[in-house]
Amino acid sequence: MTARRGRPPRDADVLSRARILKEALALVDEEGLAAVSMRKLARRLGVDPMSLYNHVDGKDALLDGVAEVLLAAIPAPTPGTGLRETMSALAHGFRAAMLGHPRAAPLVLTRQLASMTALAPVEAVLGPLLAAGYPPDRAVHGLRAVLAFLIGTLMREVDAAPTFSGAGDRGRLADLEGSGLPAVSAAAPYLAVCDHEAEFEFGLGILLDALAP
Amino acid sequence: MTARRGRPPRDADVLSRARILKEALALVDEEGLAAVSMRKLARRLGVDPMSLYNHVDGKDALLDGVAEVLLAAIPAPTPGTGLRETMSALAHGFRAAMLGHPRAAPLVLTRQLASMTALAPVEAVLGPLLAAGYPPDRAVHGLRAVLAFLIGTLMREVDAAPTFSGAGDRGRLADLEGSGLPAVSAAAPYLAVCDHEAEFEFGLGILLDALAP
DNA sequence: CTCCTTAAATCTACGACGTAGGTAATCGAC
DNA sequence: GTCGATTACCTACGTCGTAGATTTAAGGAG
Repeated sequence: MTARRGRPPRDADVLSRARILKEALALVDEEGLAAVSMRKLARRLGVDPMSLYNHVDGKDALLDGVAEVLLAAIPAPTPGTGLRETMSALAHGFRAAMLGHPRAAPLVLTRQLASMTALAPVEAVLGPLLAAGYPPDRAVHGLRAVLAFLIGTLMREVDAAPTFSGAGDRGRLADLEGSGLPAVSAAAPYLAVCDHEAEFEFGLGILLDALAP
Repeated sequence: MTARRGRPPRDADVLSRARILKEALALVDEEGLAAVSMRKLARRLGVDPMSLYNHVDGKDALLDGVAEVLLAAIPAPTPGTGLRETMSALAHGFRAAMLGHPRAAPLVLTRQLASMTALAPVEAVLGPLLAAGYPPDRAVHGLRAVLAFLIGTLMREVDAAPTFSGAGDRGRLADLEGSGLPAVSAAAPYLAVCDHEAEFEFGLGILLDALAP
């Protein structure tokens, strides 16, 4: 193989992949996913739109990159703790990372990333499961069940409508009570609101009870 | 209030909301979500793009409508059967409806629909849960836990990459084994492939065991 | 019948988008 | 010096969603 030749990246270069991804995440946080465009991102960076293409492969690849940045924010669990604690800590870490950037979270939740970035948490869960004597196939199943629950929970939590505090809920409550469906009407107060935190703990508890009692 | 006057919709009209939604779903099925545009949809219907706006409120509302069409395809469970059977049937019905239109499924999974269409399945689950003595708050929690799992599972299953049969899996397997992470390497054969059917049953079983033993 | 109201379908046009293709400047390796 | 690689810029093309104005046709009211 030949050595790398030609002009290497310089410190003086205006752009870098990292700077682009960071600014893209900020843009998503401020204006939402739908508002992201290569041109607007370039404007924020003080740069020609086409310059971005020297560092990312296109808009889709850019968003993949942002998703990886988000994933990398999940803290590694402290080793040596018990199985249940490890899984719980990772689940909470994942959720916290997504809730830290609610408008960007769908990037992680809607793509399946082939990236290696995602493997560290997998290792952190799989290790204790295998050590506890789980056969690998069931360990993988359990891991994926928790992951599916995490993704589904965050999905409902995250691209939530603007929710004009209260007004939305009250209208919703009235709709539910007037639906003509008996059970829906009876449970309307609980259907109208959503304590995501409590529901996350409830579902996670069920899954962890089954997997790591 | 004055009675409705003027020209009502006619049978002879070229377009109707139903026809638009049906063709939109077909378009998504054939070309994927990213390929949907008002102009292309109008072309398929033999109509001017702007004519669509007489029947739908815009592109986003159009896609909401397609999502509702998909939701409406979930069969109602036969009443009178047990709690677990009801919940299981609904979960399988939901999954089957989404897998019947995999490229359109994200429309349902990524929006929270305020539509009443979604309430019928809720009633079907909530009724037996309340009848079984569940307090309404726990019934709602349980319902939502299963829904989150459903959404998460389908999310991973549905916008799956094209998957060039085998080649992708083999490359992925090699990547996993060479990752340097011991547990990942050990479970690589199970991480590389994904029997979605089996994993769905596994996770659903755990949740139903906890909710409707 | 003639008017009036209304909805359906069309036409034109605007600004924004992703990005292909080409050019000039700047560096390291030879 | 020359060469190749990399960055940043510029222009331009085709496509997009949809605002706005216009035309057409179908009732109901008189």
